[in-house]
Amino acid sequence: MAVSIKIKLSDKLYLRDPESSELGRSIVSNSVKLIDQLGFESFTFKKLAAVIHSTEASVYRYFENKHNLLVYLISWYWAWLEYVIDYQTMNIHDPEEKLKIIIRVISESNKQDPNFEHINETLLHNIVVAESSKAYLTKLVDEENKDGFFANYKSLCNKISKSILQVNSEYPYPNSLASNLIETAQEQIFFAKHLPSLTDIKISGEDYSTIAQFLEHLAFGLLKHRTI
Amino acid sequence: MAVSIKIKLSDKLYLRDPESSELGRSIVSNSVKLIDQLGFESFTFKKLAAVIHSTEASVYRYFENKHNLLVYLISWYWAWLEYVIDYQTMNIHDPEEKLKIIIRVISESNKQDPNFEHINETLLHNIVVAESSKAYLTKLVDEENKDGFFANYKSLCNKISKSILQVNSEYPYPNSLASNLIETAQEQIFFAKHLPSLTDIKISGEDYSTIAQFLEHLAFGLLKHRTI
DNA sequence: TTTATAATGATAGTTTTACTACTACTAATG
DNA sequence: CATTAGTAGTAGTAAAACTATCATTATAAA
Repeated sequence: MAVSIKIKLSDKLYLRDPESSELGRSIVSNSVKLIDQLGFESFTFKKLAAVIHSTEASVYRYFENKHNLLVYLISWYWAWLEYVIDYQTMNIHDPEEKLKIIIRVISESNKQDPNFEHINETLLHNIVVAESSKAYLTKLVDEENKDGFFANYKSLCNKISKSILQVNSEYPYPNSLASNLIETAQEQIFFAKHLPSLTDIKISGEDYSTIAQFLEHLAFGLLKHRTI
Repeated sequence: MAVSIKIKLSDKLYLRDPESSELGRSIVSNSVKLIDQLGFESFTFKKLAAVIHSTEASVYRYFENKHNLLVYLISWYWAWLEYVIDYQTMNIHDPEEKLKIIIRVISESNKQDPNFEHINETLLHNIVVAESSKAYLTKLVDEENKDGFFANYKSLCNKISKSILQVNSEYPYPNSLASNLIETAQEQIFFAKHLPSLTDIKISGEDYSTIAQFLEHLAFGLLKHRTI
């Protein structure tokens, strides 16, 4: 492998950098699998330790608690999305086309990326759909926010917001629309899978293009609309 | 009090109907206060029992676990919202005006309702903002859905969806837009309060009219738009 | 190569959470 | 007056969420 790409996250998210050792990478890699399998509530460090043939205490040396591990994983996903967006929109100068690519990336990024061997992006995407809002829906949001826990999410949102303004510089809600696009993607996927009467979108298999269609309709409907 | 209005929820949500006794109402009433104070994760039946001067075992006679209690409270809120919508849109025949009223209700329903003395709607609204998605973001969604845990949410969504179609019968995403309006209301309130860089909306005090404005922009922008 | 140091493993312990079981009392109903 | 539904009280368990200690092993610096 000629080039190695690493996603570096704020050191507030962990006690010891999990990218710095074999055990650390194993923790990250296997927690993705286990949280996807069990759901975040039933996931414990003890169960994780059993899977990686290590001990609870060792896991605690990397992450203060399972909540912080979740924030780490979700942050990794947002950082990765931003990297994919940068890569895919390189040399794209048409603002509308760029926003369409962004929408496709945030809707359909559930494909394995060979640049990151130890993380299964498909499973991580499932986790993002089902658990990502739990990262910030906590009584400690404000403190965690000060510690930079949500920096990657905010950075991604900011990037989308800028792209929105490139399509329509007069648009009054660029940040709200950006965060709404990200959140709506996860919600509508979840509804389509589990509470289908709450959505009109149908998902077949791993193909999320119908989500991208809806988000396009949402974004461009608002950005280009003329009131009747 | 001449007329007593009661919100009746599916009996799958509880073991014993909390509306049927003083202790039951005390459980509901005080759990609203305590979850608002502590956040759902730190809330326990033991702490609740201490507040209501009862025992853990007694609380467990009403609700199987704290998750089911949360689902009960959130369902109560959605049922109440539907009741408020019906009340406020009675005799309103203009579809657009009706949808505007609905949007106002889902954005700004954080005012105490004298019809329900034992529930503090302001605090319950805070809980809806911070915890409502945890009601369905669980590994057991599908089973709980079969048991009717989300019936009130779906019913509310369906009502909004119908109202959307009355404004524009050709609109292709009435259900997705309906669920999106509800979810977006909570998200944008939370972001405005805790992660302001993710939104353009400012909230001052208990006045959520700026949220209603954004949702109106969203709904009518999509329902009445003409592509340039 | 030795030596210091950092990382991990193994073991054990604490407190809290999330329950369950059992007994007994009390208030309403028939 | 007897029955029983509802509630309180007590006690207990299993698991979760940590923390502490010490021995061992890998690594890197002297």
